[in-house]
Amino acid sequence: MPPALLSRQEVIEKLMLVVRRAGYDGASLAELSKATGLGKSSLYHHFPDGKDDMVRAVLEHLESQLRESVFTPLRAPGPARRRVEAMVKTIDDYYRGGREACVLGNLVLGTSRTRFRRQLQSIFDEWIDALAGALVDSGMSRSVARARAEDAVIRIEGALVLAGAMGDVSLFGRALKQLSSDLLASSARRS
Amino acid sequence: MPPALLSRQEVIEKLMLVVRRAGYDGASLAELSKATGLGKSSLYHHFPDGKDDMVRAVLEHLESQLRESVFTPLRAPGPARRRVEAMVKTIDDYYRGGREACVLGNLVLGTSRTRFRRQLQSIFDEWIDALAGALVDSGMSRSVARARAEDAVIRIEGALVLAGAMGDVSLFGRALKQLSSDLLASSARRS
DNA sequence: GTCTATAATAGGATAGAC
DNA sequence: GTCTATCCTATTATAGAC
Repeated sequence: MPPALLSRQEVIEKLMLVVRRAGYDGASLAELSKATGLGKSSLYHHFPDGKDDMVRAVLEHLESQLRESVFTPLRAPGPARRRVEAMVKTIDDYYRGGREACVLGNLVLGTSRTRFRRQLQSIFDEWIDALAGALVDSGMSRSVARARAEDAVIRIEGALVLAGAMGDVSLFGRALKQLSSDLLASSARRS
Repeated sequence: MPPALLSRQEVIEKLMLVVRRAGYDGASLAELSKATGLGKSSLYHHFPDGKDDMVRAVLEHLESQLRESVFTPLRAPGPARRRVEAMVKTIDDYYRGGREACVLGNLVLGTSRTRFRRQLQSIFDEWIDALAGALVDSGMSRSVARARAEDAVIRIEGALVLAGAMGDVSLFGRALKQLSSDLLASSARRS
C-alpha cells in the first residue's frame, strides 16, 4: 500500500483492532476491508490466504510488539521489581484497564482454537520465560519463578475475560495490583 | 420434541456442547441442527429468535447446572476446605482437565461480548459470592474472602485460555492445584 | 413438532481493468 | 496495488406440507 496510503505495519495494526474485538470467527472480510480502507481484492493481494494470512500477520506483529514493549524490558538489567511493575503498567495501558479484549484470548476461543497454536504457544512461552527470568533475578528459585510467571499470565488472561463479562473496569485494575504484589512477595504465601 | 426424541433439556445440552467448542460466532445453525438431530425449522420452532434464543437457553441451563453442582455445595454445611476442594474437582471434571473450552469465556469473546452480559454477570456474580461465602466460613474476613474468590474465578478462566492456547493439559491441573492451596492458605502470603 | 423446500443475505474468494 | 464486478458457497430465516 505504498502510495499515499497505509504502510504494511499500519494495515496490520488496523487488522489487529478488528481481530481483538471480534475474534477470528467474528471478523468478516467486509469489516477488515473497512477498517483498513483497502478493498477485499487488495487485502487478498497482500494476504493471499485470506483471513488466515491476516491473522498470522497480526500475531507476528503482536509478537514483535510484545518483544519490544514487554519481553525485552523484562530481561533488561535493573531491579526486578521495577521490571515487573513496568510490565504490569504496559499491560494495563494496552488493554485500556480491561476495557479491551485480548487478541490472544480471542484466537484461542471459537473455531480458531488450534489453527494458530504454534504462534500462540510461542508468544505465551516467551512471555512466561521472560517473566520467570526477572523473578529469578529477584532471588527466586527457578521452579518457583516459573510457576509464578505462568500463574501471572493466567491471571492476566482470566482478568480480561472476567472484566469483559462483567463490564467492570475496576476488576482488571484490582487483579493487576494484586498480581504485582503477589509476584514479588517474599517467599511464603500470598494474601 | 416430545415423541421419541430428545427432551428440551437434552437438546439444550447438545447446543451447549457446540457453543462451548465454537462460541457464538463459530456456531452455525447447520452445526446446531446436526448436533441436536433437529432440522433448522424445528430449532426455530423451539427458539424463535434463532441463535440468540438458543444461547440464552444454554446460559440458563448452565446457570442451574452450576447452581446444583457448584454454588449450592459451596454454601452447604461442612468443612470449608472440603467444599472448596469439591468445587475444584467438579471444575476439573467439567472441563476435562483443561481439554474443553469454557462456555462462558467463549461467549465473552468475539462479537457476542456484550450480547449476553446480564446472564454472564449473574453467573459469575453468584459463583464469586458462593465461593466467598465458603471462605468466610473458614474464618476469613469478608473482604479477603471476596478478593480471593474473585481471583479464583479469574484463574480458572485464565487457565482454560492458556491450556487451550498451549494444548497443554498439565497446565490446567497445576493451576487448579495451586488454586486449591492458595484459596485456603492461612492469611499471610501465598507461594 | 417436525420436515422439505426455498428465499434472502452475508461471507469468502477470484478475474480482469486500470 | 487498487478497484469494480462477479461468483460461489454457507448462513440465517421462513413458508407450508405432514
